[in-house]
Amino acid sequence: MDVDQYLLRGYTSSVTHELPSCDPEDDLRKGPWTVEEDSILMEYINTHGEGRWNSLAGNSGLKRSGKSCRLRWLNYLRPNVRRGNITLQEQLLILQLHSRWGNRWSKIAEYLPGRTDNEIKNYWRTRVQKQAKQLNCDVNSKQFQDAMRYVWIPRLMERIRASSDSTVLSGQPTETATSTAFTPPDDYCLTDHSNTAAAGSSHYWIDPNYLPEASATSSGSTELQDWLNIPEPTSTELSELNCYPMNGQYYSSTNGSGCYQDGSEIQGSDHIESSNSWSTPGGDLVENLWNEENIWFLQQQLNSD
DNA sequence: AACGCGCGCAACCGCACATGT
DNA sequence: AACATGTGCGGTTGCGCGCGT
Repeated sequence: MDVDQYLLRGYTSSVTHELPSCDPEDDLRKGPWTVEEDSILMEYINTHGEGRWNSLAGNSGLKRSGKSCRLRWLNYLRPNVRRGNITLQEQLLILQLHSRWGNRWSKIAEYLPGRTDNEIKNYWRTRVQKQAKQLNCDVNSKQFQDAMRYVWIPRLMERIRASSDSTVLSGQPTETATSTAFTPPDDYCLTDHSNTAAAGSSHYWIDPNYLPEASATSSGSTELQDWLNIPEPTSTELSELNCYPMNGQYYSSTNGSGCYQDGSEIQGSDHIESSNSWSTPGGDLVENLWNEENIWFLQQQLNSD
């Protein structure tokens, strides 16, 4: 084992004083892959195909475990792997599918072509769990699930819609508007809002759990809510969240009118402006979904339980 | 400029299950 | 049936980078 290989055995200098053992597995490299290793792996797979990872690792000349080779191929080198810039639609799908399947990342990844289970898992941990932590609640708690259902997902849909609108108006395709090339679960529905005044050519797949019941399409819901296809929460759900509907959003209140952290009253237009500010065309698609106002807004709901 | 800190992500680990002998 | 080997999955780790001080 040469010095470089030995140093690659561990990421910290604290291990460099250890003597190499006679275990054959200690001859295996660990840590980041080099360009040379990548090209060796790709060339081998192009010639021999993927699979039989242990024999691949041995025959290719790579001093890597079969597992490591498989992981590198699936998560990085495989054709059509997409990394970074999780689109709004993908974010929406991840939230919906996770609420259905939980931490079954590979299952969720099936419906996001080009995305690996590892990337989705990382997205969940770094973005979603962080928000739960900021709200001081467990990501699996009913409170957080409700927050996702009634606030996060509707606002995500609104952003997708706004993004589609800007596409129609400008004629410039955006990442969001064109990211329809995924295969939804069998029971997912393709929404078509092209006949509404606001939507233009807007399509996206949606979990039927977020579609209104046939009876829920009655006169009770707002136009925006109809468009968003968000089911009216039951009165029980609303009382649990201690919130009430207004302008297609749900507002928390203990006295009939919400207020900001400084005590000033929340106006409906405040939230509409806030919503619009999220949909600025050309904005960072992977920006934090929640601004401070949203965090505070949700904390009010959770604290009132 | 130097330092510390937090975040994102690539990679590793342990376990469970499938398949082969 | 029992064991060995291969594969896949979810959880965890820690490096590298950017940012604030």
